[in-house]
Amino acid sequence: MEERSSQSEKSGSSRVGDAIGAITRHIREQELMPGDRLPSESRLSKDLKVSRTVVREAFRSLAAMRIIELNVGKRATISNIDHGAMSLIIEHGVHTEQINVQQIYDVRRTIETRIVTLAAIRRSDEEAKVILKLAQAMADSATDPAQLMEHDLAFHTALARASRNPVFELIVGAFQGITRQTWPIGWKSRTTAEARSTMIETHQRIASAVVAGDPQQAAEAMSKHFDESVHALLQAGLS
Amino acid sequence: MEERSSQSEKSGSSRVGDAIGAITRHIREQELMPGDRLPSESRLSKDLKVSRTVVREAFRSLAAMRIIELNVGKRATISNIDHGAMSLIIEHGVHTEQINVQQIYDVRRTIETRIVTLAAIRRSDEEAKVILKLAQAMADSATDPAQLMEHDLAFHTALARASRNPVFELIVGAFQGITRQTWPIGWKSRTTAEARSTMIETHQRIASAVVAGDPQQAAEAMSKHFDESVHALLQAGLS
DNA sequence: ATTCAAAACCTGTCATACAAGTTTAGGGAA
DNA sequence: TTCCCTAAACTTGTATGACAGGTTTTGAAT
Repeated sequence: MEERSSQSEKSGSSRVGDAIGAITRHIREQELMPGDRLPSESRLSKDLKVSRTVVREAFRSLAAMRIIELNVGKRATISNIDHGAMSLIIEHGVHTEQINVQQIYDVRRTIETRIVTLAAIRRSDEEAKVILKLAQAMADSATDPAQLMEHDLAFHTALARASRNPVFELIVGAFQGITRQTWPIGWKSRTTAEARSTMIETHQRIASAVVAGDPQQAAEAMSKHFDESVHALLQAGLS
Repeated sequence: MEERSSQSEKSGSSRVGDAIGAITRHIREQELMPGDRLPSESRLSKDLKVSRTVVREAFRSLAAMRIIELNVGKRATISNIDHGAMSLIIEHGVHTEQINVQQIYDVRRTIETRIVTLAAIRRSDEEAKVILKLAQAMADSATDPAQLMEHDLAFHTALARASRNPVFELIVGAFQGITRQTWPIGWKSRTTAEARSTMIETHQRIASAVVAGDPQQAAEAMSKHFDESVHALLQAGLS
């Protein structure tokens, strides 16, 4: 009954690390799907021959990565994929100066250019409607930065979803946290009314192209959007 | 001395969630950098007026995301960004059938085409040497799949590093876990000697282009690499 | 078969204890 | 003084027990 594999952290043996491995293995072997319940803490504690403390810390670790979900009174359940953890990881990277905002924008441009290309091809009519509505909502809240930002984020998320690739959606979501913190800087650096309305119009051009099912034009408009954004951030002296 | 913000999980109040928030805030306010030490568990336990259990679970959560690092006897320290958590998240998505392998390859193609473009422009001579050496190592281990795979992974990682954008490196790393599980499938589906040597030659073409500083050709070769890989996986009936 | 309340179960948090690893402080040697 | 080493002080990892709320299951009465 040895527990040799560690797979998790350093190399050494750690009860919690082993527990994480065992629980992960259990999920795979039982082919648990989102919503399915895991054994209780005491059950696992007995099976793995460790204290409940260890099982709880293992659960917390998995919950932090949004692999499982914890609720009081209920057993832990398998989660749907979620960008929450990735968002925090990216934010940490930026705050510790291991990543700068320009680098994030380069990745976003790369990803999102591909996203609109796919979205233009694959979007459903329903998705098209949502995308168009969000672009309009941006135009309507031109004087309310906080609201404008939320519509902007929702717009990019809607595009990612329309790409029909959950990994793109995950990555776009991962940048939301840090974007929320830097977006106002880019907005403030657009001092003229022209620059501001150009930004909104660009979003409308993207929306139109996706709705029209024109991948080329959608990609081009998205690229232009990022040119503007990067320019605005540089203007503001960001990184 | 209220602790109102929760920022972490659901919406409700959770001692652990609040602790995660408080610790994260502490890191930002004190502008802690990788390697810097956090207060001890008992210290935080006193400051936040919660039990050590709660602090420990909060620490575990942050450690799971590789935001901090835990070591016995030592205080927790701020981590360098690391793809470990993202790797597990992606693996979870695939195992629960929320993501399929083709979708991952589409994202990888998008990302890695951009990566080689940047690498061709920015690679240092040192990085060029490593990339070339890894491509050669792949050719040399053509008969040893396990080793070939490791060289392959190292090759893509080296390219990502040469792009000089840590976010690209992070994302490429995030796919390593699941790639390690699917790579053998792609390899086995290349049944002819031709298909196998073509795969290795393509990597050498990529390396040459990056070393030569030719972004166009590098991107083209990488694109071809993914055409082949996706073809091989489809052949194997993967998703 | 249905309903409902009690019993059984489950998670969140706290307190305490102790082994084992690390850091620090202080004293002694050079 | 400076350097080195050891003992004390501190820290983390794990276990155990307790109890307040939640949630699910059971079983009896309708």
